[in-house]
Amino acid sequence: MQNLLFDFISKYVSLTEDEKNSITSLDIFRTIKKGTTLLKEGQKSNEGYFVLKGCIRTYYIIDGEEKTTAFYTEMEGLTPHCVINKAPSGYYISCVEDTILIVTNPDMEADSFNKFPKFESLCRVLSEELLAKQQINFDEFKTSSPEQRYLNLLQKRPDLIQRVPQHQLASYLGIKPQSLSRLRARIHEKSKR
Amino acid sequence: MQNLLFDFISKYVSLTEDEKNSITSLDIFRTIKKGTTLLKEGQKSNEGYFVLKGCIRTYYIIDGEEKTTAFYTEMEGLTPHCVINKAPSGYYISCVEDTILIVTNPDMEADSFNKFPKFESLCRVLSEELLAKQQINFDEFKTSSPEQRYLNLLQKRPDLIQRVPQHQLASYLGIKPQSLSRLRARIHEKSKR
DNA sequence: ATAACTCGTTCACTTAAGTTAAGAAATGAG
DNA sequence: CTCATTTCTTAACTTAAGTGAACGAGTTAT
Repeated sequence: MQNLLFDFISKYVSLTEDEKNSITSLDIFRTIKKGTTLLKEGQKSNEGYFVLKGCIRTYYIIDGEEKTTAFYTEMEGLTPHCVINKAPSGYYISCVEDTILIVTNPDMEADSFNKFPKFESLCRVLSEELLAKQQINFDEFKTSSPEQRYLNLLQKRPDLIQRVPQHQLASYLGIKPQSLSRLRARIHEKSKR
Repeated sequence: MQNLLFDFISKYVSLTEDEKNSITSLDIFRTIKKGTTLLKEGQKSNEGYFVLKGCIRTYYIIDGEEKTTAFYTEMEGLTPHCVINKAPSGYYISCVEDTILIVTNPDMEADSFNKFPKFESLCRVLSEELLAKQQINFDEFKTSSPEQRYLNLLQKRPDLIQRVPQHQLASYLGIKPQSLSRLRARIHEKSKR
């Protein structure tokens, strides 16, 4: 199971056996059942998550409605805002599927950054990369219509459309479930003609 | 001038005189005239930017139309996507006002990370913080209407509405300039009643 | 087996954004 | 200062998303 992780890391830096053992000994792998809530609005937490297998989502509840804003699947991770700024969380995190996670916390990170400065380098590179990718994502969202965003998603993360309920996808696309239904019907209609 | 920078950095780590001198000696401060283009679509570049004073923006040209997707003002920085993934840029960067910038490049960064590991720590913390903030921003964008987004901007970055042309603000809000005009008129109408 | 719920779709209607065009106001160049 | 250009606003019309309601299919609980 940790091989998934080491394969991923090896794209960025090479690890010694010592370093690998150090990671394994941390005992940070968790298996979580579909539907489990990892974090609730208003809670404080110190946990960061990295998905090895499965899918988790972040969502808000606004006027009684769930608004899903992000999905994290294989080899994607998040450190919730509430961990960074030590304030109550503004959103929920829960498992879309049965999921295998790495769960981290800042103290643990600090320790391993101390022991292996290479880890901190890795984390810097990863988060800078993620930041740039995230910005492009946001740019695409801003510069396109809901229909274009849906077609774009179909290209870039076709798996999501299969593994995630429509109404969660809708808010992820910034629209209502009814609009997503209609938009899909519209696209289907076009492709027939 | 560098005091602006050192004040900012001191919120995160304390620097020795040695470290400060090392930064100053890099000669990375640049003064740029309003309207200057720093990066064009299709170009490759190694430059990262950090704004000490003034304002820069990123924009795309899609179907002949400028789409502004981000503004960076005092104490904000960006490393363009093209620097991270060594590919031609998808967007332009230019100065909205006369601007004082710090211009960096990866080699320089690597050198100073070597000399002062503290810098790499600082950069990791900053980019993780930025990533979380950026995510919240995106979440707010997705979960609100253009009108709400405008009102939100009015709260959070009122300066932008003053210092930036309307049509650039419009695409930043994900709408057309005409829609922004209308939306503003609508809000003004409401507040009168 | 049935009732209660959730989920996706459809419909009619409302509201707001996109589009096209025109003109006023502000800015910049010669 | 004047002309040209850019920027902002307004208006009429089109298109698509929001809203509220209803329905059937699938799921869960009793």
